[in-house]
Amino acid sequence: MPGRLIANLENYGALTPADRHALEALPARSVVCPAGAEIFEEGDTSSDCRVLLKGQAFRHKTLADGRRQIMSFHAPGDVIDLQRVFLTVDYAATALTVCEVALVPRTALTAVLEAYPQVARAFWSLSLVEGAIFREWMVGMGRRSAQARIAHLLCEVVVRLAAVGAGGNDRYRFPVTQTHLADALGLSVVHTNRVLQALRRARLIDFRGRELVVLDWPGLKAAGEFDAGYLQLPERAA
Amino acid sequence: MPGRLIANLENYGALTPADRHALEALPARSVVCPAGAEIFEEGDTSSDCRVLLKGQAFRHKTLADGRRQIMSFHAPGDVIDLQRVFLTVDYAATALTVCEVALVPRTALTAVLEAYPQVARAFWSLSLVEGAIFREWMVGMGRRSAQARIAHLLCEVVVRLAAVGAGGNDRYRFPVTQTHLADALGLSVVHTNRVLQALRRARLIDFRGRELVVLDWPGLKAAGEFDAGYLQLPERAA
DNA sequence: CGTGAACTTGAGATTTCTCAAGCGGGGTGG
DNA sequence: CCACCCCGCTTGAGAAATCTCAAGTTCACG
Repeated sequence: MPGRLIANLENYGALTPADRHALEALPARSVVCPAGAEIFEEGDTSSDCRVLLKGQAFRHKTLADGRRQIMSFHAPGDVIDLQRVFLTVDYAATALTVCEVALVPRTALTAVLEAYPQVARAFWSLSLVEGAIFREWMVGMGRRSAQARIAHLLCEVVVRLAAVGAGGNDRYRFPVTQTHLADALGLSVVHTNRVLQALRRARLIDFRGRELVVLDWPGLKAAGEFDAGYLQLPERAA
Repeated sequence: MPGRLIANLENYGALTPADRHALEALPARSVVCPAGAEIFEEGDTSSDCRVLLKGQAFRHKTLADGRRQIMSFHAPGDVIDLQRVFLTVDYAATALTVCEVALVPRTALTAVLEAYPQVARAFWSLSLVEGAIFREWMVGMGRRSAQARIAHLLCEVVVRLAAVGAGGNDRYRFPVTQTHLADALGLSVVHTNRVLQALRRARLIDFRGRELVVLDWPGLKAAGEFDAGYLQLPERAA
């Protein structure tokens, strides 16, 4: 179990060498998932938890008529089905890029969680922060304009990618289509496209291909009414 | 620390008598909060976790210009600031009715969590289910019509109130105004009002005063595309 | 009996959606 | 090596859902 997850966990509480060792000793089978493929589907009952080692992915639910809601984007070091530690998942996950995913048996994980309270605390904090992110998305979808919503999401992505070192210098690899953004924000693709153009014209961002370039960080934050507090990350500016 | 919380926890994993005893022995100061008053505000840094003993409450965030997003409604037995176990809260909580709230010092709680793994598991499951509910609300706000959203919320409320025995026989005490509903669903009060009327005219519900009456449960579920699975409650029909 | 909060109604304004079509680049088969 | 095709992006334009503003109504409560 590699460094990215451990670094991620350490954002929410110091770990001792013993804690770290226990994590590194976790049995894990590594699997590669091609870009665009489902990592697991909505009805999945696997008993392994999945940690994203390399690549980017997202979680989503699909309604009967095909409408889709994306609920999170993930970077290396993220556990994409924390819920599986104790419950069953109610969502699917799909790879945005080629992904390397570690499968950790639930039993091995719970054993470590019981023996190492600081590790349990860190994992639990992970799921609490996930909840905080969901709440912030709810505020966006419920009460913010399309423009503020998009700007806010881009801010969040930037901060999170920066935190795992997947970008920097105002350039971030974020290989989503406008359809993905629309499905994450509860908008139509057409409208997403037009708002994105507005943000480009306002010289806040440039977002073509698979790369997001931040042209005016303060401006983008203001447009999205963004305050990174809810991410509970240690101060790292951005 | 009373039965409602314990019953709530036991939905997500059996507890031993020792577990229960440890919970009952938790030190807690009980506080009464008048209807309409804030239980805690957004910037609150208290180190006590709050368990709702009696009454109903909700959590919310408020934007700079006063727009409000409600993120959950709570019944007796709910922990309304689980996040506080390890982090700081990013939301406020307000009482809908007179509420009795237990304040449990974080340190006492974490001590129990470390000593009783099943208790930790149950609390953690509580926060995972909270996340599942948030995701379902996101689906609603992002991809469902106003009518489906309202119907879905009412279904959820009914199931959760039934689970804590706060109602039954298709009548549930749910003392919110249409403004509360609007703020929970990301709608305007006017539109909420009209859709509610449509649901009444369709003979799915009756919702006047502080009481929700379900006239046609299958119809309401269908209108809200509701499937209680995400609540992870033990089968109890409804 | 007065008052205020909550609910209701009407009507025009906006945002956002849907449908429909054209454009452009990269990948692929001939 | 090139033409074709598909996916993703873009544009236009009318339609729908939802919002805002503004009043009026009702009802519980003092």
